[in-house]
Amino acid sequence: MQKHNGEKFYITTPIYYPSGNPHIGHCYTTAACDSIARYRRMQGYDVMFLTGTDEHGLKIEQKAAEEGVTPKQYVDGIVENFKKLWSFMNISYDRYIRTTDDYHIESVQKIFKALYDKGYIYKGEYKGKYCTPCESFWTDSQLVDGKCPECGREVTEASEEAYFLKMSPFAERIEKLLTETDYLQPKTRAVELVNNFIKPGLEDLCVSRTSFKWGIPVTFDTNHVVYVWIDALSNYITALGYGNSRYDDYDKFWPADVHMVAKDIMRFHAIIWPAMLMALDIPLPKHLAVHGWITFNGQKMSKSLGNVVDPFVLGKRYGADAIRYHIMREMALGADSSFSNEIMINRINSDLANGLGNLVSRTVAMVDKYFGGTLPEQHENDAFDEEFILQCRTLVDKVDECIDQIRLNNALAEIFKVVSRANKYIDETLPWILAKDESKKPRLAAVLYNLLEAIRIVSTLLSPFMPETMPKIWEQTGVSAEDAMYEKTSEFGVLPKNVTVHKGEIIFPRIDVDKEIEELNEFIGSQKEEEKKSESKAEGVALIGIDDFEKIELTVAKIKACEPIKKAKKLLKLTLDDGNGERTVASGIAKFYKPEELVGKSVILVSNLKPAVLCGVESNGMILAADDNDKIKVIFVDGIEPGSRIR
RNA sequence: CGCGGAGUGGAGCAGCUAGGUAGCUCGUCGGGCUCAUAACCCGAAGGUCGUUGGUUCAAAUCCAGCCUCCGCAACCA
Repeated sequence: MQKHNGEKFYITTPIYYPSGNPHIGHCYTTAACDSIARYRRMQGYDVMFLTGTDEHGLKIEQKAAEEGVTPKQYVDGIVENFKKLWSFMNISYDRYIRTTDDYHIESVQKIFKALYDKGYIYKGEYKGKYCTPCESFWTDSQLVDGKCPECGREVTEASEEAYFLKMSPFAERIEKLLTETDYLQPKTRAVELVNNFIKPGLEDLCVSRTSFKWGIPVTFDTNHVVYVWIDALSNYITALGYGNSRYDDYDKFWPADVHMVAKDIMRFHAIIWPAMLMALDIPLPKHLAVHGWITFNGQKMSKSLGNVVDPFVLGKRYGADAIRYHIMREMALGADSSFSNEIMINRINSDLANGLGNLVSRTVAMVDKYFGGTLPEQHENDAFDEEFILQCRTLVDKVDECIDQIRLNNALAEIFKVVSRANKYIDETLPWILAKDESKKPRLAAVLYNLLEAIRIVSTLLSPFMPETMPKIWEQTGVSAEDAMYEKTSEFGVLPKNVTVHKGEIIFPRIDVDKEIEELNEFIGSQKEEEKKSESKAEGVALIGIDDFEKIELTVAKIKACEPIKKAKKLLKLTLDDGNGERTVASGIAKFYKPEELVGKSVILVSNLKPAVLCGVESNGMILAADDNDKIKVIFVDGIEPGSRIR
C-alpha cells in the first residue's frame, strides 16, 4: 500500500474511428483504461484520462455522403453514441478529444509547420507510376513486370505532390526503444516490428493528401490536407494544450504514462508516434500497452459474421459492471481473449454471483439473523484468524503490483482468491454452530466482523473495476465512505465493532445459462437479419438495367488443371478450357478446395473481366462462387459444354 | 527457405528467461454442511506437457529437425 498524493498519471485510449457505432472491442480498451485510471485516483494520483474520436479521412467522407449528410453531421451522430456508451459503462474520462475540435486543428497545423520548418517534412513527389484507369499510384516495388498490379496495363510516369515525414533519422533510436526499453508491453512483439519494418529500412511517411478534402488543411499549401498520422496521433499532446491555448496542462501531464492500444494499431504507436515525437524533440511516452482482440468462439469478431455483441444489450441484461468484470478478467496483455456468451455468463455466475455476491449475502444474513443486524461490542478473537487476516491485509500490495504491470486479469484473480478464502473461512469457523451456544456469541461476533472486514477490503479494491456495484455492497455491509478508502485496505479492524448491516437486494443475480444463451442467440439472429435487410435496401438502390447485365459475359469453362500458388495462402491457379482455348484464372478458394478435386469440373466464368496479376500470376477472368464468409462454394455446372453462354 | 507467435488432463490457461514431485479456473464424479443466490467447503478421476532425435544423472522447461494452428507483410478478380 503506497499513497501517491499529487503525483501525476496520464493514460489514454486510442481515439476511435467513428465510421460505425462502438462495439465491445472499444469497450475492452476503454474499460481497462478506466479501471486503471480509477485505481490510480484511489491511490492519490492526479489523473488525466483521455479518450476521443479520430474524425477525419476519406472513409468518413464517403459514409457521410452515403447518408446524405455532411461529414461533421455524420460524426456528431456517432460521437453521441460513443459518449452514451461510455456513460452507460461508467467511463470516467477526464477529457474527450475530437479531432474536429478547433484547438486540435490549430495545434496540428502548427505541428505540421514546425516539422516542415525543421526539415523533417518535405514536399515530395509521390513518385511514380500512375495507372489512369485504376486511378492509383504504385511504387516500383509494387509493379509487376513494370505494369499495374491491378489491371496489368501500362502505367505512366506521373507524380502527385505530397508531403513526407522523414523516418530514417529515427530508425536506430526506435529500434533501441523497442528492444532495449520497456516501452512496448508485451515486449515479445518488438522482434516482429523490427524485422518487418525497421530492418528493411524505414520508408518516409506520406503525411498529406490531395485526393480528399475532409481533413485539416495544411496552412502553407491549401491543396493538401493532413493525412491521418499527424492528425490522429498528436491528439495525445494537443488534448493537453500542446500548440493551443485551450488547455494548459501539457507540462504537468506529458509524457504519458500509458497509451493503451489494440494490436492492430500497435505499429503506428510503436514506430510512427515515437518518430514524430523525436522529430518534435518531445519526450517519449513511458509505456505502450498492447492487448489482443476479443475473439468470438475463436473467430475474429466481425459484423458480417453476425457475432458482434452489442455492449448495450449485454449491459442491460447483466449490468455494466458484470461486462466490465468479464472483459478485464479475460484480458491478458498481448494475447487475444475469447469471448462467448457462455464463457461470460459462466464467469459472472461463478465469480460474481456464487463467489462475491453470495459471500456478501450470507454474511449479512448471519449478522441479521444472529444479532438483529448489529454486532455486539464484545468480540472474542482467536489465533486461528491470523492467517486469514494477514491474507486480507497483504492483498493490496499484490494488486498494486499487478496494476503497475497493467495485468488487470491478474489483479482480479488475486482479489478473488481472497473472496474464496473468505467463503472457506465460514466453513472453517462454523458460525451456525456457534450461534446455538449463547456463550459463544462473542466468538461469533468476531467471525462475522472478520468477514465484513474482508468484504470491505475486497470491495474497496474492486471498486475501480466495478464502480457501480461496490457501493451497493458497502451499503449492505455497513461500510461508510470513509472506511472504503484505499489507505485503509492494509488495515484490519477499521469498521466499528458494533457495525450495523442492511440486508438488501441480491448484488449479482445468478443467470440461467441455457435460457440466456437461447435468448441471446435469438437476439443476435434477429439483429443479423435486420442488418441484412438494411444492407440489401441500401444496395437495392443501385438497380441495373438488362443492358448493364449484358456487359458481363458469363460462360461455362472446364477446369483442365489446378495448382496452388506459392506465396499465396488463399489462391489457386486454375487452367480453364473456355471453349476457345485455355486461359489462366486465379481464385481465392484455396482454403475450401483441394486442387485435385476441382480438375474436370465445369464452372461459371466471367470471361470478359479485365486481366489482373495476383501474386505473380496473371488472372484472366474469375469464376463464380457463393460466399457467406464462413465458407465458399464454387458453382458447378457439370455436363455443359465449355463456351456455353450463361444468362 | 518472407517475419513472428502458439501447440500442457473435456474446455480455457499458468509453468518454460535461472532444467529435478505437472499447477490454476470451469466442467465431471463422490462426500460434507445448511448461514447463503440449487450457493459454500472437502475429496477423486482425468495429461507419456504436438512429434522425432540430441545434450544431461535428470527436460514441459535447453538444442536441432518435422507436423499442425494463428497473426503480420504482398494476395481473397
